[in-house]
Amino acid sequence: MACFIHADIDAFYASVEQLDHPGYRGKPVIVGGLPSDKRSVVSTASYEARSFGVHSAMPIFQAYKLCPGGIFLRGNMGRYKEKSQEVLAVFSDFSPDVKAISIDEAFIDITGTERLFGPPETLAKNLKERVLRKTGLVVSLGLASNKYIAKIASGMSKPDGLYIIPPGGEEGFMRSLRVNKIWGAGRKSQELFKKYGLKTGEDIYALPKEKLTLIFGKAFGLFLYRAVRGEAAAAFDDDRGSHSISSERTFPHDLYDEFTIETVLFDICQDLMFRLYTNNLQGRTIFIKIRYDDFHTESARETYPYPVVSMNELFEFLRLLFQKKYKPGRRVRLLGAGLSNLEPENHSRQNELFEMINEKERKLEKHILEINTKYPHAALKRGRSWLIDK
DNA sequence: TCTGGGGTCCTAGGACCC
DNA sequence: TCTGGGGTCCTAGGACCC
Repeated sequence: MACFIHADIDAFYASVEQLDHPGYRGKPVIVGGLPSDKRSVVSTASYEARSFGVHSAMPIFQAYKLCPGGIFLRGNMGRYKEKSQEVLAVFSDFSPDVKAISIDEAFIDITGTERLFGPPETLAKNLKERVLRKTGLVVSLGLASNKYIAKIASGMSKPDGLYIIPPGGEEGFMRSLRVNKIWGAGRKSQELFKKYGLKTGEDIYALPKEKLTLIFGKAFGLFLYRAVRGEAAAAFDDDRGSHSISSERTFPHDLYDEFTIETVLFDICQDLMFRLYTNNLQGRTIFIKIRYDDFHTESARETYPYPVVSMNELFEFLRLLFQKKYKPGRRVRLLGAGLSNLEPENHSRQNELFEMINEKERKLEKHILEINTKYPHAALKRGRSWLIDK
């Protein structure tokens, strides 16, 4: 019988800060931005902060109103990644099959580890204990025969939770579940649950497949139909590589000057190209995203027969796309761009001469991007002319 | 003073081909 | 003369996740 653990670090970013700064312990810590950062939102709130009503995705100004005495921090991703690795390393002591699904969550396949580590419950308790001892962090665990249910289970008794669905109990668990606990059903779906008077898994169970797909759409309707029957959702099962990369900026104040906006676009381009290079990827589809001051958001994309080959090209293509989409004079609060249709580098079918010229350009760019990334204040970053004028 | 950033997947409609 | 059906690729927008 398969057995999976879903592990979730409690209030991850805030917990790391409290670990690193003893003075923060026992106090409301809010990671995401300073009170003066007008357009930031909360990434993580410590449980002390949550008792004031502060939660993830809440605008910082609102969190500040609820909890003016809180410790507000912008956060330190590098440090969080480091701690994440430490925790994953402990997971690996218990199973060779550990899959991180985000910086603070992982699935651990403990199928067939009974002889080594004892029954699942014993393993789980030992794992929690060892994570705490070795990293100082608290994890909540869910155990079940499939990943989807383990994922829901880990959220059932947070913080410091351990929730086990015994084999055979999957359907019963899902049918008794309140709909707000269904993973994959967000705000819009919750509205639909309410509209149709669906309060628990049992209510969904009672509906025929056709009715569900009518209400929720084909894919999600079918997903729900299977989920409440305790069947494993395919959502976590495939090993999906990277399909797209993107970068976006929300400005402290709306922008409407095209040159200024395009300078930001250039900066985003450097970001994207650097990440493409360091991961040895190429992309055939480029896209931009514009959010106006009224929050109305538009996007545009374009697919080319060959991958974008250089920073120069990427910027020119993105700029054209931007000019095609942008309504001059309108105030822009966010600009984003990215690439999809990604593939490993050098899979393009260009002729050799072109490839050679290209290689030179790419090498130069790689160096420049490296310098700009290592030393963000270096002179190279100041002007965007070094590429445009070439 | 509203509403981050980095992703994935789904839908609906259009173009195009056989 | 009043128009099929399937497959694939593409675009724009939206839901959802952490």
